[in-house]
Formats: sequence, C-alpha cells, structure tokens
Amino acid sequence: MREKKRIPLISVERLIIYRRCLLKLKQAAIAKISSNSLGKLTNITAVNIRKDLSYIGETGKPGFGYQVKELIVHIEKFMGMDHIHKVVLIGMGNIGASLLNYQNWQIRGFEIVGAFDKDKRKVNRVINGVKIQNCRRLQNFLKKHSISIAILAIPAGETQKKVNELAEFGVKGFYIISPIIVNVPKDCFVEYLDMISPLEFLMFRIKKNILK
Amino acid sequence: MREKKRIPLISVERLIIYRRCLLKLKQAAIAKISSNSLGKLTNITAVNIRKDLSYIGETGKPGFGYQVKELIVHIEKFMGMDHIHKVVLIGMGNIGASLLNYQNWQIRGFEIVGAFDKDKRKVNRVINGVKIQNCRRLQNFLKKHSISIAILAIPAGETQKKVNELAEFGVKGFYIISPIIVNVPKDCFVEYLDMISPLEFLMFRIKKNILK
DNA sequence: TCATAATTGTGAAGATTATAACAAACTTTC
DNA sequence: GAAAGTTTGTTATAATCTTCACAATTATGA
Repeated sequence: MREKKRIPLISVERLIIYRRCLLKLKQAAIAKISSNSLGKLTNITAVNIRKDLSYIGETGKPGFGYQVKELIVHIEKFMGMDHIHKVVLIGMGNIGASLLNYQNWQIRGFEIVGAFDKDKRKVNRVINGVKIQNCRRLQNFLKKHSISIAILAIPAGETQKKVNELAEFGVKGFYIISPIIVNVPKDCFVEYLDMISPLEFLMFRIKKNILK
Repeated sequence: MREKKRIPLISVERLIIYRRCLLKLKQAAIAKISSNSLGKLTNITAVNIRKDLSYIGETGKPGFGYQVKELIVHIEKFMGMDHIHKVVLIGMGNIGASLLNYQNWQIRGFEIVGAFDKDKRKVNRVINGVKIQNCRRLQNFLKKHSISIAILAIPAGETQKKVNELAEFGVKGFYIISPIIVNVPKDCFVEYLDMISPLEFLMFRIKKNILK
C-alpha cells in the first residue's frame, strides 16, 4: 500500500466547517447525517466531504451515513482538539469585548484565561466572568501560566510591538485581528483576520456575477 | 492567440491583499515596488504575484517594477471599485459598533449609509457620524436608497429571517458575520465571517507544526 | 554606447485539488 | 431472506493552481 497523502490545508479548513455544523446538529439532537445532507448544509459537495473525511480515517457506514457525535469526536481528535486550549486576549475595544462575550468558547475548544487592556478605565471591569487586567501585568501572567496562543485585537500600529513582547514570553501562536501582516520568530505561527476583505470580495463577485 | 483564462477567485483574494498593502505604501509615499518586495511584505511568492497581475493586464515595467499608485488604480478598476459602494449595517452590538467606527471605509471603497438596531436604547445614538436607526425603518430606507449590499452583525438565530427581509427589498449581497450558513435567493451573493475558525486553524497548525 | 543587472510576463511543466465513476457495504422493504 | 435502494470510500480522471525557466524589456554604470 502506498503512503497515504497528507491532508491538504484546505481540507482542514473544511473540517472546521463540518465540525461547526455538526455541533449544531448535535445540539438539535440529530444523531446521524449523510455526506449528502451535510453537503446541503455547508454548500460543499458530498464527494468533497467524503474525500476530506477519508484523510482522517474512515468513520462512516455505507448505506447509513455518519454518527454525528462520533464524527465530531473524530474530527476533534484529528485536529488536536483533545482538550480546551487556553488563550489570552489582548485589547478590549469592541472586537475584544465581542470576543470575550462569545458564549461558545468552550464548545469551540478554547478558554480565555486572561484579558488585557492598557486603558485604565477598562481595567478591573469584568466581562463574561473574566476580569480585564492591565497590560503591564501581561508578562508576569505569561510567566505563571505558560500560554501558547494569543488573540490580538489592538490597533494595527501597536500590533508588531506586542507580538514581539508576547513571543519573548513564550507565545507561539498569534491570531491577529487587523488588516496588516506582521513578522514573527521562525518557530511561531500566525493567522490573520481582516474583516473588510470579505466585503471587497463580495463586491467583486456581485460586479462579475460570480455566484460560486 | 488563444482566449485568456479567467482569473481564479483565489487570485482575486490575493489582489485584495496586494491592494491593501499598496495603499499603505502609498500612504508612506513610496512610489514604486517590485514583485519581489511586494512578495516579502505579503508572504506571497513574486511569481505568484506577477501571474495574478497578469490576469488583470500588464502594468509593470521590466527592470523597474510597478508604480504603486498606478497599480492600485489598475486593481481597483479590475475589481469594479470604480466608486464608493454604499452599504447598510444591521446590528449595533460590539461587532457592529466596531465596524461603524472603522476609519478607513472610504479608502477601502465603501460607505456605511445606514446603521440599524432593534434595541431602542441604541437608536438615535450617533457613531462616527452615522445615526443608528430603528430596524422598523429599514424597509423604507431600502426603498428610498436602493442599497445592494448589507452587513449583518446580529445574533446567528435572527440572521436568516433578516436576510429574507433584505432580499425582498432588493439587497443582492450579504456579508454575514456569524458562524452559520444561510439560504439566499438564486440571484444573491453571500460571504461569511466566522471569527473563531481561524483560531481553530491556527491551533491545528501549531499542533502539527505546519508553518505554511 | 555598450555591457551588466534587474525585473517583468508567460508558456510549459509540475503539483495540488476536485470530480466522476463505481465496487463494496449496509439498510429497508417486501 | 432476497431484492432494491442508500451511502461510503477510493481509484482514476479532469480541472485548477503554482512554480519553473527564460526571453524580452528597462535601468544602471562604466
């Protein structure tokens, strides 16, 4: 048997969509689903779904479909979501507040264990059970808790500096919510979110009549 | 000459990144750039950039590079960003407020002409020069102004209903900021933003040590 | 002016991703 | 329990996307 090919990253992105959808089905007490139905819910072809799932090992039953709960566990195991991941959140503007208020962190696999802002008026305020701390406490906090992921929801101009600081104190993954690109040490990981880009893309599709 | 191939959507997504980067260069009064330098700023290979740009017609000069301003215009023309596009923003929670507060809408090519919320306490408040209106005024507003794009930053559960309402009153493009997938009429366009997905993807990459 | 260096644009090759096609496995129905 | 209907998993094929290789063009500097 020839070696199994590594999963494409684009398939991983879809796994995330499948899981999100499956979690809703689970909440709705739906026990099983076929690749066909899942395809209708996610706008992804059934074959594509089965192919993606084949990368993470077979889980379905011919003539039946997939057990929702099982499939969720399977995806989570594959993706390394075997436990709740602790993250710190830097920046308590509207985006930061919105993220801190998000009610499904646990379900999605994360926990915000520290929230930081440099604005004294925000410090000590409690949102969703998390007390906002002064940014000066950040380094100490990281030393104590060894956090490997940080969400940065601060002004673009301050981001690179903050990334450097966090990297120095052991943070390996950065989720940057700004329309910028930063430099990180070679062993670090970054993901970006530019909230406006999808709107530009949408506009293009409307203009060119590309329904996808 | 055989027919020029249509630009891949993935190239369009990169055009958006190039433009974002170029706008910053322009602000910094940098007049020219090579595909190589742009590649370093965006983490995209120089060849890939040149290939992408080739889809929109040649714009560079061999031995020199690209005129920043020219290239921006070229990309904008290609993408149909020939004028500021008017959008309405539904939902004035943290995300909505954050979007309304964004200072670069004009530069990015959009203008928020109407902001709506159903919460009376928020109605009539003015953010960044835009007065928040009661959602009940939405239909009338749409009739008057003929808006084709809406940003929906409301709870997931209310989104489908709101999409239906908007579609009925002529909105063709929907930018949905929620971890859900909605149904739209056949002639409509949707883009989604799930703010948590990139974090899950980041976590996967850290676990599997995929630096990209 | 001419040689050298820099850079673009693109056809062709290579790599990756999606789709089609179908055997195998399971369920349902009679 | 046999036949008909579903649905999966996978190999082969097609489509798409990226990279390579290099001619062509412009800039630079002796």
